[in-house]
Amino acid sequence: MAFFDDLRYSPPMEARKTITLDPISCCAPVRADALDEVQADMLAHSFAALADPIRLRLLSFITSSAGEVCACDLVEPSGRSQPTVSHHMKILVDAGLVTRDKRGLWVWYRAVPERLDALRAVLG
Amino acid sequence: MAFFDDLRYSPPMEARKTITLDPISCCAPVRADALDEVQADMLAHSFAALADPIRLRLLSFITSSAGEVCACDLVEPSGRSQPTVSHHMKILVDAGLVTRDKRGLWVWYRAVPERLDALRAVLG
DNA sequence: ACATCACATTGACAACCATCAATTTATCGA
DNA sequence: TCGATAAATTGATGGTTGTCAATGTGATGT
Repeated sequence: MAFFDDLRYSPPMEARKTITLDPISCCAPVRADALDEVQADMLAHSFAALADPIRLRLLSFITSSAGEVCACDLVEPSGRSQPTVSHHMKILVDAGLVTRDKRGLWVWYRAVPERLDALRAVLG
Repeated sequence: MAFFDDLRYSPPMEARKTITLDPISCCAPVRADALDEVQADMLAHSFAALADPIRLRLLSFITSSAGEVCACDLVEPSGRSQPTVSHHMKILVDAGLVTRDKRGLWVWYRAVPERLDALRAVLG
C-alpha cells in the first residue's frame, strides 16, 4: 500500500531504477529524435495539405477513381467556387500528393500513390 | 498524327467512348464520394494535429520511446517554451493521438497506436 | 500552513488560411 | 482574328494558429 502510493506519485518503474526523487532528474530521458527538424518541416507541410475537409474530399474523388479526374468535375461536388477549388488543388499538387496535367482546355489530376505511401509509413 | 492531336486536346479514351466534344459533357464523372462531409471533417481535424513540425517531433519523441514520456522531457528538446509545448500536447491529446496521465506533479504521455493505424488506413 | 515545483490557462500579437467576386491567362473552334 | 471556354491569379475579408510572458492551479515535502 505504501508501495502503491509511491507508484502513484512517482516516475514509472523503469525510471525509478536509476533516478532519485530530485525533481531535476525526475524523468527518464526520451530517446534520440526519430525526426530531425528538416524532416518534420517537410512532413508537416504534407500533412497540412490533408488538414482541410475540402481537400480530403477532393483527394478522395481522385483516389477513388482509378485514373484521372478532370478539374471541371471537382467544382460542383465540392460545393466550393471554381477559384477555391483551384486554390486547394494547387496545395495538393505542391504537396506532391497529386499531379496536374493540362491537355487543351482541361486539367487532369492523378493521385501519387508513392507519396501517400510515404506518409503512411511515417504513421506506422 | 491527327489521332494524336485529337488525344492531346481531348478528354481521355475512356471518356471519349461515351461523350461528345460538347463542353458541358466533356468530362467523365468522378465516382461517388468515398468520404462524406462528416468523415472529412473528423479526418481533417486529425491530420491538422500532424500539420505542425513541433507536434510531429513531439509525437516522434513519444512513439520512439516504447512506453510513456514525461512532459518535463519534451520542453528542452522541442526548443519551445513550456506553455507552447503544453498547448501542442493538448492538440495531440484532443485529436486522440496520445493519452495524458497525470500522476503527482508529473504528466505522462503515451501514443495511441490504434488512432495512428486509423489515419494510416485512410491513406491507403 | 507554506514554499516549491510541474503543468495549464490567459491574453496579446503576428502570421497564416479559406473563401469568393472580379479579372487575367491560355486554349480552342470558327 | 475573334468569341467562347477552363482554369489560374488577384485582392479583400474574416477566421484560425503558433508563440511567449505572465499568471493560475493543483500536488508535494517540510
